[in-house]
Order: sequence, then structure tokens, then C-alpha cells
Amino acid sequence: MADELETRLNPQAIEAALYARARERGDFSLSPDAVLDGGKDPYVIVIPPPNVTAVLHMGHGLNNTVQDVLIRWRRMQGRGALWVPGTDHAGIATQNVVERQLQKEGKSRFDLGREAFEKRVWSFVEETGGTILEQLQAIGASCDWERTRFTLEPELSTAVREVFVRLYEKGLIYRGEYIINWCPRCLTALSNEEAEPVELEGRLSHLRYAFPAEAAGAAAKAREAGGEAIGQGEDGRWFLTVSTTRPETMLGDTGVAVHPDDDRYRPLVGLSVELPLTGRTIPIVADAFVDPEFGTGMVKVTPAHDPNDFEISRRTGLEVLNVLTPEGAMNDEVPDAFRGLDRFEARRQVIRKLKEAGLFAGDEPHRHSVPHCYRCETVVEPRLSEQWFVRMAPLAEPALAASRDGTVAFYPERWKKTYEEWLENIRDWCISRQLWWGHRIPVWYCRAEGCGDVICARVDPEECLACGGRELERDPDVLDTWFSSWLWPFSVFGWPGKTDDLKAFYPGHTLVTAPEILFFWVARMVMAGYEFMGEAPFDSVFLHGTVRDAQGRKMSKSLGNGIDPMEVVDQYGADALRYTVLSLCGVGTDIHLDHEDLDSAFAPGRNFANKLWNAGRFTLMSVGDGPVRPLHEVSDFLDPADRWILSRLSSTADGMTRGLERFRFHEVVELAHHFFRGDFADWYLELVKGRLRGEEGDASREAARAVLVHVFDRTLRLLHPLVPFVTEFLWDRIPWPEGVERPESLARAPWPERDPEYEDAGAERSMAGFQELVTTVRSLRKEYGVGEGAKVELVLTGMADEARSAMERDAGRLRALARVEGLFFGTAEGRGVGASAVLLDGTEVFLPLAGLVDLDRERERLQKEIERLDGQLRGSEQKLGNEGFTSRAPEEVVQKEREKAATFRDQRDKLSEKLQTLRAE
RNA sequence: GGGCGCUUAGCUCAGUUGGUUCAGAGCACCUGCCUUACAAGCAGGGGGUCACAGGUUCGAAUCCUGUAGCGCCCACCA
Repeated sequence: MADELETRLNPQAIEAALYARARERGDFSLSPDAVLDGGKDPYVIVIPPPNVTAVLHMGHGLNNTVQDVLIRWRRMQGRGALWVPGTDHAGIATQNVVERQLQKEGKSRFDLGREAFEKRVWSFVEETGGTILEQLQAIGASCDWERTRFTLEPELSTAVREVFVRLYEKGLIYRGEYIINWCPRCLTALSNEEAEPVELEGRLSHLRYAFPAEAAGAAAKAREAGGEAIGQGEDGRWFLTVSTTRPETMLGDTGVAVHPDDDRYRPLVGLSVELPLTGRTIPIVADAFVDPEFGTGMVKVTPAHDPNDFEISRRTGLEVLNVLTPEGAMNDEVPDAFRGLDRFEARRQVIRKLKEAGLFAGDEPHRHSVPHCYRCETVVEPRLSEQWFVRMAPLAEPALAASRDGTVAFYPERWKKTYEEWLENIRDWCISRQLWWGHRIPVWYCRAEGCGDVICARVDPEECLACGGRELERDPDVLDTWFSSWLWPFSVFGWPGKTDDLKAFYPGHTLVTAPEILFFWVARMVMAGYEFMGEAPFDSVFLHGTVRDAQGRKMSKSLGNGIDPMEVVDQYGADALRYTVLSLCGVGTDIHLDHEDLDSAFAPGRNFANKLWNAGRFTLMSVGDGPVRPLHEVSDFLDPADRWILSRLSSTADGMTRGLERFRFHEVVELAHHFFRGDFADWYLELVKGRLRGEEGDASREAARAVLVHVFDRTLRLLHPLVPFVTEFLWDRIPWPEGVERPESLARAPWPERDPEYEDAGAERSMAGFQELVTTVRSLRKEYGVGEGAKVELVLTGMADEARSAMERDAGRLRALARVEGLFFGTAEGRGVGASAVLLDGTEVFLPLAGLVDLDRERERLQKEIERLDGQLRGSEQKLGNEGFTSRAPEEVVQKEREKAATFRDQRDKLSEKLQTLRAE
């Protein structure tokens, strides 16, 4: 570690070493004893486990910075703060990565076989799985790394299996044939949440199905009744028209449906039509799902490839005909001409063939949302298949109640409603995935003749429980990745064992995550929490925004608009990264960062860290090595500036605490910034400079040193959760007052609370007046070009008596100011030529200019400027006086011209006034 | 189709229960300074009819209604 306080902050030189030392010291670890025996009030966060194959992106950067701030703050508050880290095995995502690797070697997972493939994934995970956790360390995440968990490790697999069996035994897990979302590329089922709708411009095609001759009468009647779907071809044959966005599915149609109350089509119900291209005849049925108002009021029914159609088939008894292979090609159920064709090719062919047959009634553009696989973005195909489901309604009830009664609170609050609506309309969860990487479903089927028993067990069965046969076959599927994630808040603590960890750390407290996984994960965790632990896994959910680029687009790999947090850490340090994202982290707002200009994107954090570094260096150097008195020993020697900064410290601590309690990070950063930069660095340090240079042993100097050390210590504590590295580096070097116990580390130093003893409204008011005076003088000097080095005499008049006596009392402070500003305060004698301004309290500041500036030149300068403005103004007024201009030019332009004129006039008048002052001699 | 949110300085955003302390911050911009902590800095400065139109009120960025634009979530409309 760099032991020198180098001139420039070099994050690379200090961060890694500081982090390693903090870990060694055990700053981040917590044993359950601290809670169970030590009486510490726990504060627990379990990390949203990143995918094991992931590398850190800005979303993680934001998410984990926020968690770390909370954990570090609570730890300093003396809570038993525990942040449990870990990774998710991420079924599809990880399997995809390894499959792509295999592809490069010209192999598929089937070439390897299940066992070898799983081994391959494991070795991949073991090689690369630690990456993201190391990256979290680089941004300062103070997790208890001894507790790192993985959703597919043996202990957690036990939890998964236990949960599956329990739910199965309770009748909440069932197997059934339903339409699910099928990804033809991943070859697996997807839950509704995993099928992401993408709004696309598609085509709505209209297809004609011909009536057999005997139905002609009924068709004609329906036509007469206003049935727009019914028509008569040139050949005299009657047909009906249905519409679809997926024409190829007509090959799987097994019926046409109308609304039961639709009088137009009533005569047709029970009759049949000829399904083109297939030689099949399909019935017309009535079902209430059909909206008579939409389109023609007639719907083709494809039970195997549309969820609604499937439901219709269940109610009406229509046949179910699957016409697609798992890969999304047409299967053997369709006529030869289409067999083996990819679905999109089949779509073209169907349309071509229908056109040839004169049964294509045209198409039109149609915007609609098409579900895509959330992992690979392939168009998802609704497909009938046998899958495992969890019956969710019973689980949703307590989770819903928890939100309604506030047991679980959401920040920002509007997500509460979204969450509740999802739970109110909850649908069963498809949990089986046709993958090899994941928790295998603990179900066996007995293949013995005539048995067919299904066994769901905690321990792999050797033989059939029903018939004793040994021909058991395990279900090939694995569980949805979220089936292990929803147990995470307690599985990480050893559930289903009855562990001390569980006793001490469950339930946890805060969940920090993105709104995208509110349903995937948050809601399900609450459900699992109640079902298996009897209470919610956390009491607050903070949902932060999405990280976007300068154009507002979500950062993503495919757009190439991402920012690599590691690059930011390398260039500007973890503190800069953290500070920047926190300063942008308002409740409910997204975060915009320009990926093309990291320098300016991270300037706020970089500048802040650097300023802290410099102010810290100065503080440490100025205080020096000599013994420092504790604050309470110097209370009789406090300067007004000391009282002021102590007062500000107290209110800042209070404000920051309240901000953190409400997850208002932007506000917290602003308070910290205002106090540290505005109050501490800009004013206090400047004001104590003079006193610090005094004689050793001088009471005012010792008071200043004591206050400085105290305030700097507390400031670093307040800033530590935000910027842990620089603060710790500096804090370690603070000379400690004699007789005061030094906390073992900054990470565990007590969080500064509000301290009413030092709150001093009088000192704040008087300082505010003082600051105004100084600012005003600076402004006047600047305006009249009085050089910064020049000493000026000031005359203050019209002061309230109160203010005057306060000022006399604070003579020392004014002298300090005089040194800094090069000002001199004199008494009012002849006022002469000068500039003046009136402060808020009525005091008039008069700055005599004679002798300081060349008055003649100043008058000349002003005169010239006034003439220039006057010319501009005349030009502008002339333009406005021109009717041609005002009537013909666009309103906006005229308006702009008026504004310009007003500005010229204002400025001219202002300068004229100034000139008057100068001439007042 | 339903629900929610946003619109404040060139950019990104703060503005808690309507009121001197509210029109702010950071970045960008302009001017002057390399003042022995800091030029990744200091000091000073310009810039906003708080989307638009109504309404409530003594008083509205803040509350109500409507309009426009943008965004998000949910949804089985072929």
C-alpha cells in the first residue's frame, strides 16, 4: 500500500490492498453468535445472485453499490450486518454458453451425452465462475465471502429437492398437458415470464375454408343474417373467411369457432367446412371466447398451438393436432408437401398453395406482440406438451397479504400495485425445462408392465414402491432456474436444516433489485418465505432503475453501448464509480451514463474522490503529529467557525441517516457533497488555516486541531459507505486524541448520529451572514476588476445593532477572513467613489474603488459597453417596429427578438446605473 | 385494450405536507486566477413563462381537469 500521501490520488495503488486488509481483519464477517448471544440486532441482505457465467456490467455495479452502502451504513450503526454473496447456476443461460463452445468444436450436447455434458458445464463453471465475485470485490462489496453460495451446490440442491417433494405431497405440484411457450432453439419450455413479447409489424392473413355442398343453404342464411365471414366464390361455392398471423398453423386446425350468442352464425354451428390443403373436414363450434366484434367474428381453432384454442378444444371437445416438431418444423401430421419445412418457410408455402387454390383472401399489415425467448430471442412457439407446474394460487395469498398490510414495503411505492396485481391474477408456474444443466426433477416412473407408478422422493429410489420393480426411469427434465432462486433467502442459511444461521439471520431485511425481476424472483421469494419459513424473507424491497446510455437506450451487449465497470475502476477507482452511480440514483429513476465519454460520465465521482484526497492530505498535514486534544477539552476555546462546522456536521449526519432509511441515495450524496465540499473544504479549512499556523500550545490552534480531527473523523465516517476506499486510507492516518478509544477500523466505527449538543442555530445564522458578506465582496471585486491580491478597505453601514455586536464578537473570524481575502475592514469615514451592495440583513457593503482601479478607464469601458448595447437595442427595436417583420416572421422568431431586446435594455440600464455610481464623486 | 410514471437551466436530474429560507445540484458554458491541499482545482458569472390549456386558492413547479409528447408494466383478441 502506498504509505505516502502522494500528490495525486492513485486508486489502483490503494484499493486492492485496503480491501484485502479489511477482509483479513474480518470487517465483513459475521457469525450467528453475534446475534444469538451477542445481542446484535441483525441486518441481513442476500445478494441477487448474478449468473455464474456473467461478467460484471453497470447494472450489477449499481445494484451492488446500493447494497453495499446499506450494509456498510448498518454495520457502522452497530447492527449485525450480514451480506450473503453467491451465484446462480442460470440454467438456460449457462447451458447456452457451453453449447456454443461445443458448437465451435463441431459438436452438440447430444454427441457428449448427458453425463459428459454436465461434467463439461461444471468444469466451465469452476474455471470461470468466480469472476464476477472477484469483480464485486473490486468495487468494494463488503460481503461475507466465507458464506459464498451457489444455487446448484449440494446443500442448496437439498433445499430444492425438499421443496419439490413437499409441494408435490401437498398436491401443489402437478404434471399436465398444456400449451406452453416453447423455444425451438433452446428446445425447452419457458415460463410466461420468460417469453418476452416484442411488438412487431406482422401480417394478418385471411384464409377461406369452403363449405361442402350440403351446407350451402345454411351458409347463405348466415350471409343474409349479416355474417361477413361468409361468401360465395365465382364457382358458386360458399366459404367462410378466418384470419391469422400464423397461416402455417392452419394445417393444425381442428375447428372453426363462433360466439354462441352470435345470431349471424348460429345456423352454422354443428356443420363442417373443408380445411384446405389437408383434405380434412373440421367442425364449426360455439365458444364464448370468440369476440363477435373482432374481425369477422369467426376464429380458426388450432388447439395444439395456441393457448386459447387449446382451452376452446377442452370445452368443445375439438381434436388436438400437433403439427410442429420441437425444432419448429412441420411434422408428419401435415401433407407431404409441407413436411419438414421450417415454420416460416411453411408459412410462405401455405400462402402460396392457398393462393393457387383461390382460397387466399389477401392480407394486411398488423402490429402485434410476438413472444421471444428471453435468452436467445428466438420467436417462441406456443406448443402443447407435458410439463410440471406449481399451483400458485394458495402460495400467492400470504404474499399478497404481506404487501397489503405493509409487512413487505416497496420503494418506490408504485411497484406495490404491480406486484399485487400480478399476484391477484397469478397463473400456475411451469417449472420443467428440457435442459441438462440444473436441478433434475426428483420424479421416477415405473416402467414395469401394468404398473406405471410415479415416485417423487427425497432420496433416489432403488425400486418401485408399488410393484417392487426395478425398471425405474427418472424424469429427464430439470427445474426452472428460479425454482432454486426463490428459496435463496433461506437456502443460503442451511435450510431445511435447523441451523443457527437460520435462527439468527432469517428473515432478512432489504432486497435490492431491478423491477424486471419483480415477478420472476421477488414475488416468488415472498411466497416461498411464507410457505416454508412462515414469514416474509425481507421487509423492504428497493427497486432501482435501469442503467441506460446517453440516448436512453438500455445498456446491452448486442447494442454495444455498455460500460465495463472494471474499466471505470481501473481508470478512476471504485469510489468514483460508486459515487457517480449513487449520485444518479433517485427513487424510481433510470440512470443515464454516456458510454462514449467515460471521462465526463464519471467526472462527479472522480472529482469528489480527488477532492476528498486533497482535503484529507491537507488536514492530516496541517494537524501534524503532536498530541491532539479530545473535542470536549477544548470547548471553551471554540471559534464561531468551529461551532458552525460542528453544528453543520450534526445536521448532515441526521439528514444522511434519514435519507438512507428511505433509500434516497441521490439525496444522501447531495447532503454529503454539500457538507464536505461546500462547508468543510471551501469554508472551514480556509478559516482554520491561519489558526493552524499558530504557535504550538496556542489555545486557538489546539482548539482548531481538536475540532478538525473530530470533524474530519466524523466526515470520513459519513462518507465511508459511499466511498469506502479513500475514506479508509485517510482515516487510518488520523492522529487520535489522547484518551479516546480508536475503533478497530473505519468499517466498524460508529455511525455519526445527530448531536444536539453541538447544534447551534445562532452559529449557522451568523456564518450564513458572514458567507454572504464574503461572497458579495468577491463579487464586487470581480465586477470592478479589483485584483485578487489587492487589499481593500470595506465599509459596512446600516447594520442592525445585533449584527454589529455579533460581528465585533467575531472579530477573530473577520481577521481570518481578512487574511484569506486580502480584505481590510475600516470604519466609515468619507465614502468616496466605490461599489456597494446590500446584504439580506440590511447591511450595506461599501467597497471604495479609488486607488484600486483606474476609474477613468473603468468609466470609459462602461461607456463603450453601454453604447454597444444601446446600438444593439436600437437595431432590435427597429426590427420590432417594422410591421413587415412582426406580421410575416414566425411568431417564435418575433418572440425571440422581443426577448433579445429586453435583455439588451436590462443590461444597458444596469451598466448605466453602475456608471452613475462611478460618477457620484 | 387496461394500469402506472415522466415532461423544471444546453445535458442528467433534485424539489418532502402549496407560502420569505424555492426556482436548485452536478456536468457543460463564459470570465479571472498555476493564491505552497487540490488546475480532476479556486473565485466570479450567464442561462429556466417549472410541457401546454383551463380550474381551485390570498398565493401553484407543488392540488384538480383536459391536451400533447415520451417511457414502463400487464393482457388470450385470432
